[in-house]
Amino acid sequence: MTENCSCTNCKDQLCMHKVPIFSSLDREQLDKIIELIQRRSYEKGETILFEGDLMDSVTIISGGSAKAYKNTSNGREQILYVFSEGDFFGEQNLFGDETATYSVEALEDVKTCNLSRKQFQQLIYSFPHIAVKIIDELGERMTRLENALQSIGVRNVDNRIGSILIEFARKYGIRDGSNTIIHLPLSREGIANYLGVARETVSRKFSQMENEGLILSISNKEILIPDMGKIEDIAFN
Amino acid sequence: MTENCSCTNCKDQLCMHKVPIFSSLDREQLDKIIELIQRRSYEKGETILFEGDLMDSVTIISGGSAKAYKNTSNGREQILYVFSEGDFFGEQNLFGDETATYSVEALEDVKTCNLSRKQFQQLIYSFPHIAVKIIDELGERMTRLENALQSIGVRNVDNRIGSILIEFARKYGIRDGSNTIIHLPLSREGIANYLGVARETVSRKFSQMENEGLILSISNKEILIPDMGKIEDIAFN
DNA sequence: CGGACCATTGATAATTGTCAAAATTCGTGG
DNA sequence: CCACGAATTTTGACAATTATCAATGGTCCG
Repeated sequence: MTENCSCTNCKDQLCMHKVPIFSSLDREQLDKIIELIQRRSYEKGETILFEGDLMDSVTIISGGSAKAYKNTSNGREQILYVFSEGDFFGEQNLFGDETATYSVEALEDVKTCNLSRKQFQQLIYSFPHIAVKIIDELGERMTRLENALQSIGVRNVDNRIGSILIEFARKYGIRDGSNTIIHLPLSREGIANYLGVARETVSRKFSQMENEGLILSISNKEILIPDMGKIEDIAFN
Repeated sequence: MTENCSCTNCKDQLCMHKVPIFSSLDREQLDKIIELIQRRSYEKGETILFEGDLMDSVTIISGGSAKAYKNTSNGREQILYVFSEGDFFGEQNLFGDETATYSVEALEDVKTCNLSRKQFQQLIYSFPHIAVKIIDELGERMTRLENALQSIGVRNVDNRIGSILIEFARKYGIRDGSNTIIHLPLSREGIANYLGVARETVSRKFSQMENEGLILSISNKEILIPDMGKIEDIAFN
């Protein structure tokens, strides 16, 4: 890590390179963008964006992770995304002056790069490649949402737990021989709100899986999976 | 309707104008595109796209309606979208040679305009406005998906039934004084597969609502709603 | 070490799914 | 236009799953 170099350019470039949507740009083009970027940071638990707020910028996460969620009137939370380094949000409201359709809260300390909506729009018109990257990225995110919708809609809780473990293993897992150690980004309640079930149900399913030797709880936020294959069986029946 | 004019240009132009993503183009630009377009038609019940098939084109619906859905291994169907005139699909696989993530089936006779992926890509590079329109449209579709995910995740069946009635009223409803008549695009089973519940549950909820005077079933595919306000109360508690 | 927060477990209730049968609707052909 | 058969929908009885409520136990961090 060269995070130590504290000159503004270095820091911003780092940020830029973490973001797939800018990956097609060359040095010179990046320099132009770097000047426009505003950096912000948030503490764990802090709300980065409130559902309903007017959006004036696109936010790119350059460090840490955050959850995007919606609340119902009776206080129930549905988590839509777990964002981490390189993910962005605010693009949905790019061309109308609309309001945020979900809230975003830092799950750990978070650093962001912000571009005003206008600047982002100009960027797209200047560099069609960026538009293509965005369409690409949105397409991927839609596919993930579609899968999530199918999961919650027709698959049973065991399937869904299996799927979320696979997802987290991919994003946050460390392989160690045949073992996989996952640092969970969400609490049990968070997982429940991601899967659309009750907190207690997640606890029960985890306990059950631990009894069957499928997982091993190291701490509240860390689990060990001896055999991912068995988890895949559960996920897809 | 001027559908009677059968010259190719007229027909294709009609198609073009129904598609929001091309709305920013002028006559001359449209003419270029018209030459590239291939028209197809499908009968009710026919499958337009199979999940898993290799995608080679973007399909724009110029008439009729279709459902997009995913199947699980044990044969359960989750409907993701109900497409109608002006909607398009296939854009997700625009820049990798990926496969379709869902199937699409005609709910009535359907007419489509097709553009090969390559042509569509060139179009985007030639007219950045189209890219912007697509990002816009994808953003809207994502918002819809996010709402659907929240619905299935944390809202009860009554809420969801209310929401789907509001959605259908907006898209397929005809106002007649204080009454709203909705021509349902989906069967009961379809509605169930859209909401992530059992067919029988939808039947029961509809019956219950009919007893309470909230809806009036005219035929299997047509219902009358005396007071949309009451439906909104149910949808949002 | 203590207190706040988070997670687990048990008992019970509520909701929805499943299976089976009856009723209705739809479309076709006479 | 009516009648018939097929398809769809409705209803009932029951089972399964998960939510809810309440209490206990564990973990993390100053």
